[in-house]
Amino acid sequence: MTSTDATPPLRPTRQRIAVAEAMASFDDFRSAQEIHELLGRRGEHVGLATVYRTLQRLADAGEVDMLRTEDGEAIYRRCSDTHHHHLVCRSCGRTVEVEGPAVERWTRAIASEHGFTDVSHTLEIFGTCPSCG
Amino acid sequence: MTSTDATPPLRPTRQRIAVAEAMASFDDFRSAQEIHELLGRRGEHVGLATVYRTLQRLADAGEVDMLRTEDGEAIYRRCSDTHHHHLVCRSCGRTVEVEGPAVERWTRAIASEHGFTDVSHTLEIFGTCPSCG
DNA sequence: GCTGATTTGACAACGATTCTCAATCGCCAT
DNA sequence: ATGGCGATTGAGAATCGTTGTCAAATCAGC
Repeated sequence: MTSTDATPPLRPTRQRIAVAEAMASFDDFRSAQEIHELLGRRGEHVGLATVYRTLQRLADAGEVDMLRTEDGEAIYRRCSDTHHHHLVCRSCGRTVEVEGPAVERWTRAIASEHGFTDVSHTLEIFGTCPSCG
Repeated sequence: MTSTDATPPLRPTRQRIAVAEAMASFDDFRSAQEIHELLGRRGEHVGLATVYRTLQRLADAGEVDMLRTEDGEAIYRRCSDTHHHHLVCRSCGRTVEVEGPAVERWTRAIASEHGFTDVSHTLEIFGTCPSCG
């Protein structure tokens, strides 16, 4: 393995920058389509397919979180680089990042207890936030 | 609201029974399409739309678990009636039901700490099982 | 400026899921 | 049993998010 290029050269194009900036501009989860629209409204036209491609790259690179709504739609959000989970308001979509070392430990323990390796997990908490309650 | 009927009468039709039996016949997660196919092969023809409708009912009734694969497809599995989570093998799909009272407590605590009510959560653990490792 | 690899965008293609709506079916009172 | 009637079904069309296609545009380096 001289330099296992799983990562081909990445170019900072106008489109990629636009998407990255858009992601930086809000705090909650948005779908690819919403981001595409947002960019359009801002005058930064970026093709829908490109938005999808870019978001995937960002997600792979761990720069954004991607999760699925109940009905299977992918939604994205910029995130801090530490591992964490989300507390999401069912009605207004407001999200809070939460951490739980105990949960991390627990999942690892359970997994190895069953002989599973290379473990990862997803955890989302849903509820009604104070202002929507 | 004389008797807030959120649950209209449910009829035990041939189709619903067939789907329920199919669900009882295996242990791992299957997609609606797979179940539809399975029934077809068994000679029990049930329309695809009906399979979808029935699985949704079952999921709403808490008789089956529904979760989403990484790519957004819905998959279903019969489940015990106690609240639990799944440890899923990324390569062969084998699943193990796990329980974690600590996690339940933790999510409830975190949520109320932020003023969220009516809380629920999803938690899945993915990994490579012993036989696939 | 030229060249080759990367990236883009418009649009077609896809696949899962839902909708439509007429034909059937199950339940229940007669 | 029988008839009425709302629940249910099925076949196919319609949605909708997402991915594929491929020629044109763009970029890095020479």
